[in-house]
Amino acid sequence: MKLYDYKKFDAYWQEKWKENKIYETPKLPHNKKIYVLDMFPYPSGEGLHVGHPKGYIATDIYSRFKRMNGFDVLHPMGWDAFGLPAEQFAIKNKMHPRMSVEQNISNFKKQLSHLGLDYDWSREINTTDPKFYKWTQWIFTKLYEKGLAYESNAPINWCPTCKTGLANEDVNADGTCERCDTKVEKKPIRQWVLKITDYADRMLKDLDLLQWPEGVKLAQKNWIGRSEGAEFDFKLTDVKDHTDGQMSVKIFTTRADTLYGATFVAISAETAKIWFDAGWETIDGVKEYVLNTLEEQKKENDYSVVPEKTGVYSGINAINPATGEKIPVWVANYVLGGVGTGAIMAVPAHDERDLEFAKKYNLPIKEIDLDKTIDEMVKKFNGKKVVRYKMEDWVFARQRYWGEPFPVVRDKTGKVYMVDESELPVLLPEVESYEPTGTGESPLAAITEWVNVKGYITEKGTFKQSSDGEIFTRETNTMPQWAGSSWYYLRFLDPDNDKALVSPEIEKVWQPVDVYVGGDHATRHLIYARFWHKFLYDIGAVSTVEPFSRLEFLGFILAEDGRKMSKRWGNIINPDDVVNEYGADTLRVYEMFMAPFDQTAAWSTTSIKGSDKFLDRVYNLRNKIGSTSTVLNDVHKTIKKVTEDIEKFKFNTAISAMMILVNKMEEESFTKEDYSLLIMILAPFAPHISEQLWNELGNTTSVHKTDWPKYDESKLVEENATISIQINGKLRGTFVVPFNSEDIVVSEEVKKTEGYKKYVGEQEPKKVIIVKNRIINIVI
RNA sequence: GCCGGAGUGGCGGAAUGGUAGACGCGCACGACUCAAAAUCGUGUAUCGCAAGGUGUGGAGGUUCAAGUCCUCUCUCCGGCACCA
Repeated sequence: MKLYDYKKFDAYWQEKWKENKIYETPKLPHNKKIYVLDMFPYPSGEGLHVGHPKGYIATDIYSRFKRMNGFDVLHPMGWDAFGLPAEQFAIKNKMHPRMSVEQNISNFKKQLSHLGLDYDWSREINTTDPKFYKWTQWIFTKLYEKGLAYESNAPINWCPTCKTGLANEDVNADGTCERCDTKVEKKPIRQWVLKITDYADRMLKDLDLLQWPEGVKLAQKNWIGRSEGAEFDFKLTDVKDHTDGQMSVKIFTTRADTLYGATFVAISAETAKIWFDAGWETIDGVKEYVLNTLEEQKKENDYSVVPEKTGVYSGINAINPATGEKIPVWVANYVLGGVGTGAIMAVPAHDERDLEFAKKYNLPIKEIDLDKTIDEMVKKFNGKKVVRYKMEDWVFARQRYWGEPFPVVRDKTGKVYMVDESELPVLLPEVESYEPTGTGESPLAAITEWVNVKGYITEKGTFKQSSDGEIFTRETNTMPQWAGSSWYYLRFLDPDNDKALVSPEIEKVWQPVDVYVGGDHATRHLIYARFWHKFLYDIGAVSTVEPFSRLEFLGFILAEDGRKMSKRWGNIINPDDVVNEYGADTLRVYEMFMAPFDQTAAWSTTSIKGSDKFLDRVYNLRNKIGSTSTVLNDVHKTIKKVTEDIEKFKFNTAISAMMILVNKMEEESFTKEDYSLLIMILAPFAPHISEQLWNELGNTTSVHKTDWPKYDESKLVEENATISIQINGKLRGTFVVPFNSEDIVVSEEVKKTEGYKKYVGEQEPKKVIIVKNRIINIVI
């Protein structure tokens, strides 16, 4: 039986808090500010499972804690609602994605509302709201103005199932689509691409400024993949082509010091293809090999399997600039078109891959002394030092309906213009069918009355509509889902502003996000958002160089069977059911107690009973309030522990500390003062039961509006200390001395103990080590 | 292959170099009950009757003292991957 009537009081207090608007944040803070943010969710049709709110509970606890510590806390929530799933749902159910998104959001909100979360809903945002995506489009126009958005026809990742292009970040390591696991192909399509590589260096450097988990920083570092190296020109000879045979090939290497050992040059099939297109004629078999390899590479996009190395001699030779030797040029499948210059100098003696290839095709292997520096070699042989990044530019277009339209039109000649700022947003039009065409064109292309638009070009070079203007055509691709989430955190600061994405006065005081909490987005969202933020900084729209100061990762909650919760396995636990059975506070406490916050853990329908019991025992203690206290030390110790643990997101040990205190209070005696302190530190974790108890104690204001209790150092001093006796490092008993006893007292007292008499006796110890209040180690 | 993270009771896990297993679950026994649930109490790493010994994936090392630091090694998880 539950002592605390959660069915009655949870809802009652939630209503009260709402009425009193205790969580609304002023536009400009009056006190010290803190911005606590969750990675906003995609409102899927499946609704919440118990794993979803874990992060929200943590930020709720943290922001309640900070509020009690006198901060003005900004803790908002919104929806990342563009994207494929909503569109796929719409196709299947013949329903406008906007409708399903609306439904899903209201369902999510209802589920969240039962948990007593302290979101300031007056700031709710939604990426699919034209008032929001107006500014997503605006940012794009600015990127274009600064030369950071360009069009490309280069082959990109294409998912045949989703029928859209994908960014590299959307492709799994095994070459499958992140969404649907279909093999991704390479397909040349006209695409908008953002020049994220321009920011690679700054994104790398500024990682040092961030209080993020080291693992995430490293993942970003690897993703950016900076490598310093050098380029050299190798003169080509024996070239049969339309030129005069004076061609050269540019190679990239990080090991310029091994130049003397280069025994052949290997070029990628893509490079060879470019040479063919330029009129290169070659010996038999090469062209076939190149075309086959290109075909292979298009199909075999599985990066986890290293294909067997193959190659063919091109008929061309090159001159090693260091040795002057004539060395053969091979076309090889292990040299990749998109990497470096698409051509390498092969040094079999110092590179495993080159060695493997050299052995297979009987190419010379030349051992050399490595006594030259890279700088020397570059200087001596006319090389050029270059910095390369593994990260590629961001393919920023999707051939789908449910996304932000580009604010872009073209004139008859195909010249591109941005839609004038005054005419943003470019609204997403209604269509009859959301089905992707699969041709590389978006479904928007079919709506001619939208695509064709009359207007003129302003003096600024932007496009404005006018019924008597010329005909322009709109861009029909849409932006990827990552667009809105790359800047949404700024919009919470000033959600209704229609003059700017955020007003500078407001931005200046609230930015950056102080604590950002969410799941694993090490190389996607967190890369894109940092890129856009730095760009916004450069154009003066924001005042900080980084968006998120501190990042806390959350570990996922697995189903009881250890698998991911999913409809497919039928193992989903719905928070509504848990709230129904135990109340919101039990769910909250259990999710925080079950494991360290950043660790993945499986749900347990039996373990949750422990958290439930704990809250009941807290509630029951109200009948045991007395007039004397034997737990004062413990109360202060607990305040200290809980205070420090919340700050560090160590919620599991904070709860455990409160459990220890409750155990003690049950056994000993305590006052109303002690009990009040317990309720105050429990309040962020279990806001409903705490509020109810606070009320029952005769308080008329909310416990969530009280000041966080300060612990008193002087009260942490214990009366006695239990010292363990170690003889040669082995535990041989314990004894009690007054707290903070001098070493001399401890070393005298120890002689009276049984352990000492038995193991040391009359011997003179060789050495005695005393750790105050803890241990005495006697070496004999 | 490279880079991270982690290996502690039946389970989730706790431990500023200082009594390993806190706290919780589970389990066992007991109380209450006609009975069950709930609740409360006691116990619960392991070997041993005991004294005592052994124990934090494994092997070494540093130290008065190691789950914690160092070296090597095994296993699992995550990220990246023919990146020149």
